[in-house]
Amino acid sequence: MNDLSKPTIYDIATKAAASPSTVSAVLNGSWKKRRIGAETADRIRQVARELGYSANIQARALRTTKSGIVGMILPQHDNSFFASLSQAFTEASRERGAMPAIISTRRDRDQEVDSLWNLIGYSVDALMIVGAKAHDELHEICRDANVPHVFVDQPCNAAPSVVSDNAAGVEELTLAILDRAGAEIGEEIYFLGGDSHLYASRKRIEGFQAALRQAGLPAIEDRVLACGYSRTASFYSLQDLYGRLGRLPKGLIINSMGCFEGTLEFLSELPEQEIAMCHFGVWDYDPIAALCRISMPMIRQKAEVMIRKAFVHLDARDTAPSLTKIKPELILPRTL
Amino acid sequence: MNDLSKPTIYDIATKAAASPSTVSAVLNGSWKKRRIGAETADRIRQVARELGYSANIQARALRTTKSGIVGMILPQHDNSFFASLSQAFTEASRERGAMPAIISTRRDRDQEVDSLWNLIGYSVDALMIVGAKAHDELHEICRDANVPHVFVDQPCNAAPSVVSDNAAGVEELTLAILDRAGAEIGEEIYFLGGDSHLYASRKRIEGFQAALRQAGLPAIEDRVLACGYSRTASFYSLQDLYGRLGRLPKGLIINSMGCFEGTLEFLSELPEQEIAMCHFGVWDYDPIAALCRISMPMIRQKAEVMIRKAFVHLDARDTAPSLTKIKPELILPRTL
DNA sequence: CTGTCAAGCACAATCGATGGTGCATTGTGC
DNA sequence: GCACAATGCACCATCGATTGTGCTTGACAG
Repeated sequence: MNDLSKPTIYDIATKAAASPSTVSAVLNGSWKKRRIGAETADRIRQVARELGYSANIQARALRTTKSGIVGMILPQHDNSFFASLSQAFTEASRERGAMPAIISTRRDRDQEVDSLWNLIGYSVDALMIVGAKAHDELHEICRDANVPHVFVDQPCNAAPSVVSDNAAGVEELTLAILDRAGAEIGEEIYFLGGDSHLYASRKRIEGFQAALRQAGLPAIEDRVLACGYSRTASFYSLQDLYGRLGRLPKGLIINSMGCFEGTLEFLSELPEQEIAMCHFGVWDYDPIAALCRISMPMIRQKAEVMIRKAFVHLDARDTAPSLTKIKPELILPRTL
Repeated sequence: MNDLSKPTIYDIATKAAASPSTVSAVLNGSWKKRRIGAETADRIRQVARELGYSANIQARALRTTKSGIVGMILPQHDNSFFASLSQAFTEASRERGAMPAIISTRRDRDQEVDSLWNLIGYSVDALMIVGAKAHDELHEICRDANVPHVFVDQPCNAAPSVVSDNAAGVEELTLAILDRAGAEIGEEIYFLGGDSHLYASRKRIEGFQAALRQAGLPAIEDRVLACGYSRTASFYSLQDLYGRLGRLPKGLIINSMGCFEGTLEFLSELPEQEIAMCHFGVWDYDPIAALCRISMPMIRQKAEVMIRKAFVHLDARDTAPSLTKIKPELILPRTL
C-alpha cells in the first residue's frame, strides 16, 4: 500500500494472510454465507481496523451498480421550506445508510437537466425532484435511465408525487381570516402572489375561492393577484392595489415567504393603525415572521412527513403515477 | 448493451467500429493528444449522441481516483446563514464542473466523523467543513486521507480557514447601537447568546468589549449573557435579565437568529412602548427580521465571498494553516 | 482402505473508463 | 527505391470490490 492512498482489501489480505475475496466477504458481512471461519474473520477485521480501512465506494458501485447515493434536485437552498426539506431528506438518508446529494437548480430547466444527467452518471439509487420546472422532461430521463424517482411540491402526472394539500391549506387559512375578521371584511379579501401556471399556485387559488364560496362570498376573479413569487413583484402588486383602493384591503392571503417580504416592505412605509386594519394570512411558515409584530395565521408545510412519504415510494420502487397530498398545518398566532 | 442499463464506451465502440480506448479519448476530450482523426471523432460523437451515452462516473473515478465530488459538512440546512453557504457552494461547484455533496450533521461529533468517512469512501476531491464541532479530529482524518479541506465559520488552527470577521462586525454593530442610542444608554448595554467556548462567540464578545472600550464605557463582564445558541435558552436568559432590571436594558446585541427568535418570543409579551425603549442589534441577517416592526441594525455575513475564498484554498491545494477573515456587512434599518 | 461430504478458503472474471505502449499504415526526403 | 518519421488507432493492464466456481483438507461411514 502506498502511504498516500487508502488501504484496500488487497493490503488487508496480504497482512492477514488471506485472499482478497475472503476479506471482502468478511468486511461486507456476507462471510457466513461463504463459510468463512470465525477466527479468520476476526483476524481480518482486526487488520482492517489497524489499517484504518474504509471501502472504496466507487469500486463497489462499479461492481454492483448501486452507488449508495440518493439525489435531490430543488430550486434553492435559501428558502425555509426547501431548507426543511433538505434537512428532513438528509436525516432520512442517514437512516437508510445512503449518502444524500442535494443540488439546487434555481428553477432553471437547463440546470435541472444537467444536474440530473450528472446524478445519473453517479448511478444514483433514487431521486427526489422538488419544485422542478421541467418535471415531465426529468421524468422521462429518469424512466429511460431506470432511476426510481418521486416528485415533491410540483407533481408530475406520470410518476409518484407528494405535495402539500394546497387547496385545503389555503381554504383553512382563508376561513381562519374570515373568521377573525368577522362581517366587517365584506368582500374585501385578496390573494397575493404566485403563478397560475404552476400547480401549487393554482391549487391554492382554488382553495381561496372555495373558502369564499363557503363563506357565501362571490368568487370574484380579480381578487387574485398572481404576480409571481418574487419579493419585488409582490411589492408593486400590493402598491398598485393600495392605490386602487386608497388603503389596504381588509384581508390579504399571501402566497409565499418571498411575497410576504414584499408585503412587509410595502407595509414598512405605512402607519401602524393602517396595518392593524388589515387581516393577514401567509402560506408558509417562518419563525421570525411568526413573531413579528403583525399577528397573523400561517401555513406550515410538513416537510418531514412529505419526505417520509416520498421515500416510501422510492423504497418500494413504485413507479405508478400517484398523488399524495399532505395536509399542511395552520399555525394560529398566539393571542396576546 | 442491455436495454435496462446505460450504454458504455464498448457499445459505442462496437457501433462506431472503433476501439473502446479511442471512444474514451474522443469523449473525454483527450483525442487531440492521442492523434485521433477528426472524422473518427465525429463518428464516435454521433453514435454517442444516438445512444444517449453518459459516462459512468464511478468507473472513471475508480481509474483516476478523482471523483468529481466536492463535499461540504455543515450543522444544519434550515438556518439562513448556512443555507446561503449551501447555495453559494452549489453555484461555485457548478462553475468548477463538480458535483456538490452537502451533508448536515447537527453539530454532532459522531455524525460529523461518519459523514466524513463516508465522503472519503467516495473519494471526494475536496471538502469544506462548516461550523464543525470536532474540527481538529476532522482535520486529522482529512490529512491522513489526503483530502484537501478548508474550514469555514469555525476555524481549525492546523488548516486553512475562512471566517467572518466576528470581532470587527460586532464592534461595528455595537458602535452603531451606541451611536443611535446616544448618551442615554449609559452603561446599560448587553450581549445575548452564544457559547464562549466557541471561536465565533468568543470573537464577537471581544468585538463587543472593544466597542465599549472605544466608547469609553467599562467592559463589565456580566454584560455578556452567553447562554448558548438556542431559542429557548435566550428566552429564559432575557426573561431573567428583565426580572433583574425590572425592565428591558437600553441596548441589546443579539448573537444569532436563533437567539433573536427567543428575544422576539419574550418581547411578544411586552407592550410596544417598552420595546421602543430598547435598541437592538443582531448578528446575522434575515430578510423577514429586517422588515419586522422593530427597527434595528443587522450583520450580514458574506456567504458567497466566504465560499469563494474557501475554494481558492482548495483549488490551490493549499494545506498551510491560515485564517482569512471576511468583514461582514452592517445593514442599517431604513430610516422611515 | 476408499468414497462421500461439508467446511474453509483461493482463483479469476467482471464492472466501465483510462492511458501507456506499440503496431500498421501513409507520407517525405534523398 | 529505401530509410525514417508522422499519423491513426488498437491492445491490454489497471483501479478496488464482488461473486460464481472450484480446489483442498479432514472427518467419518462403509
